[in-house]
Amino acid sequence: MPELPEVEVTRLSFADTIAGAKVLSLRLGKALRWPLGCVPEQLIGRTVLAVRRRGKYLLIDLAPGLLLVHLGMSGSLRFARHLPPAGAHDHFEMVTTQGTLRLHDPRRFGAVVYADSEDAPNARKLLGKLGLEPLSADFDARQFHAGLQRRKAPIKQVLLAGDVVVGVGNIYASEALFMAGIRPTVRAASLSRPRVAKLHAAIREVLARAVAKGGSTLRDFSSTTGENGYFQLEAMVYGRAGQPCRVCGAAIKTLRQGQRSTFYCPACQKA
DNA sequence: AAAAGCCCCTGGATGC
DNA sequence: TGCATCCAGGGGCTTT
Repeated sequence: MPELPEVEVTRLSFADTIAGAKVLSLRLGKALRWPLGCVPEQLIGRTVLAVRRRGKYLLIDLAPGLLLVHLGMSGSLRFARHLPPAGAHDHFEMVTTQGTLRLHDPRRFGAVVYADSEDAPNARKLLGKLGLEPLSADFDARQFHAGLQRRKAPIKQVLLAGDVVVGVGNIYASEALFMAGIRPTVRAASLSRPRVAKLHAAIREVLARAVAKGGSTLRDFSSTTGENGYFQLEAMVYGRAGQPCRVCGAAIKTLRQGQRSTFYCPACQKA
């Protein structure tokens, strides 16, 4: 489910209300993608300093240490003073003096990992190869172009890989390529500088717009306060196979790239 | 080094 | 109603 916008909406929905809280207890359910990496009791009494984001990871700063949280495909967080009783798919819970943080994740592709610092080996392993942060000031078009120049794979798959630019998942890759007028199958390295500049702007625009709309709620995503997203209502191509392009009326097409569905307009994205 | 496949797991939609 | 099949927002790991 969650791409950068959903993770950022999640972050914004509890970063301020959890800051300053003290950890009272932790509870683990069924195994997530990776083990927590420490004895849960070890975290009791620590203070939550802040919640940051890197790509699709949430970084919950503790004093000391941090939790890396990934929502995988089906994860979502809740944070509230009082939550309903935990269900079968609630696999992580952290009770604090300011509320309870709970991870709901039916498919369990998500993870909560403790690291002593961002430089600890287990944190570096997850964060070390991540690409440029698209909504930050240092997402530079020249650097983006240089990164793409090294890649012969189709641009859609290079965007998804996350080592050139982070946070762009299956929905927003299709949407950004549509906005930039680029066919998802073109080799990344073959894109001219002006086209890369257009894609650079499109990625920023589509992600920022999606954050403003609360993300995309396709199935069950919501923020930690339970708010749904509405970006899916204005998707130009994602999930619209066979429907008319909102710009030119041509039928939206779909194809498989690396076991994932891609959507594009054959007329607006000619090459 | 980079690309392509394979998995991890559950549940909802679709088709027979 | 039951059962099989396919698909889903991700990404680390292994193999070419």
